[in-house]
Amino acid sequence: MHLVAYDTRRMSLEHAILVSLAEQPASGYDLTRRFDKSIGFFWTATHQQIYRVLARMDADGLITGKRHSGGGVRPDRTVYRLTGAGQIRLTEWTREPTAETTQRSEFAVKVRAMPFGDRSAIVADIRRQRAAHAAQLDYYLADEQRHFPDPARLSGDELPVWLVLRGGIRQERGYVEWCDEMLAALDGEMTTATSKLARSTPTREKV
Amino acid sequence: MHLVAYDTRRMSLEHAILVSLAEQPASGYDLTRRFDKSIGFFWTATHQQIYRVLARMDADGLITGKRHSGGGVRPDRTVYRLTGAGQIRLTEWTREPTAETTQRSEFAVKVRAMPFGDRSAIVADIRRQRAAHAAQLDYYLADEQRHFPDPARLSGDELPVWLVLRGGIRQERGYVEWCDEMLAALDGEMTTATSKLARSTPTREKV
DNA sequence: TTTGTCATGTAAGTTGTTACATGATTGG
DNA sequence: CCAATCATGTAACAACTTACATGACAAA
Repeated sequence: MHLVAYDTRRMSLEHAILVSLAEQPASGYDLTRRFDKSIGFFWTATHQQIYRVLARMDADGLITGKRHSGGGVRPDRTVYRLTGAGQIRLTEWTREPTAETTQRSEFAVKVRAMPFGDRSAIVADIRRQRAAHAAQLDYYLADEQRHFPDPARLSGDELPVWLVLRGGIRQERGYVEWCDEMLAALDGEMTTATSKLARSTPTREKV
Repeated sequence: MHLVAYDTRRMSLEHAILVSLAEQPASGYDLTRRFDKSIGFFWTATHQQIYRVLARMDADGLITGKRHSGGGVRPDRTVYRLTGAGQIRLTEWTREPTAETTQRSEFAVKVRAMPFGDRSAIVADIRRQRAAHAAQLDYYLADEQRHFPDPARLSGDELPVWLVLRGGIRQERGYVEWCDEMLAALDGEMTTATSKLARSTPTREKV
């Protein structure tokens, strides 16, 4: 137990794990998969990081692990759940105002590098970014269709999940539109002619 | 000189510094102030980080520093500029496709924590976030008015700066709208009665 | 007199990434 | 047989943050 005064400004992965375990107890492996989707769209983590933080949270008494035998068939797994202290910690955290953090964007820095680098390569990169974010937007929209067909009637537990998804949808849509704006401006600048406007319909569907 | 094969997947601060020094030579202190605004809206760094990376880049031959005496009045300062190798490195980097990175959002995680924490505190936090992002949006819009009154006639050097600013404007506007959507949904859920709709017009905003 | 700006740094810690490792089982 | 999945870990490093330090000068 190393209970120096709890610093709320860090340990965001710990908070994400607290939320995820509050939703449903899980093993490190389970959490790793959750961080590949769902909550992972807003906070990523590798399994190495997750196991390290789980060990610390266990030592701090925020969670408890229970070993489940794999029955000889599968490897043993340790399923963690929140302790009372963990629930308190989670509630306390929700009472803290969230710090403003700059959204770092290497891509934005690269766009600014245009006068000093390879212009056409950067334009190609913008198209690549657009495609990737359009795909992610499609994914989110399909997810919304499947899980939240009637947003007006969501329960208190479901509503926040939907709202976060809405944020993802807005973000991806904004990103795609930004790319289109850049391509239009750069196209217009290069050709001076009719701008072949990038199609604004997302390309990929499904899942 | 530690010239192991250059790993393009990291060292984003190095790239941001390359861009900033390409725009204009600067001391560590100058860069620190630039990272408080302008390029700093898309990549932040503290002075400790900057001095450390400057030292490494100098050792790697990407930049050279020239000591300027403060004339007894001010402290000496070391002004850095790109070397030929630095310019090449910068150009090479612009040829790399930018990796997709998840935009981490502690705030989104906190919204999802609503069923397990202090609901009204989180609603207050949403309002706080909205205010902060509305203020940032105002700042960007004012910046656009001042520096880019006629976007149609931008030079090749100015255009990318404006495009990045456009991205910032879109992002902040999207964030504000998302907060409004959440507040409307949560308001409606709590009162069941006439929803006192959160004003969907940004408060201090022109345009 | 105290605060703020200029200008640069050291030290120590936390967080995040990458590479590597183990060992069993299931599906093609 | 080979690849993928399940499940957990160690080691090393890179990136980022926070605290602390120095010393001059200018303005309140």
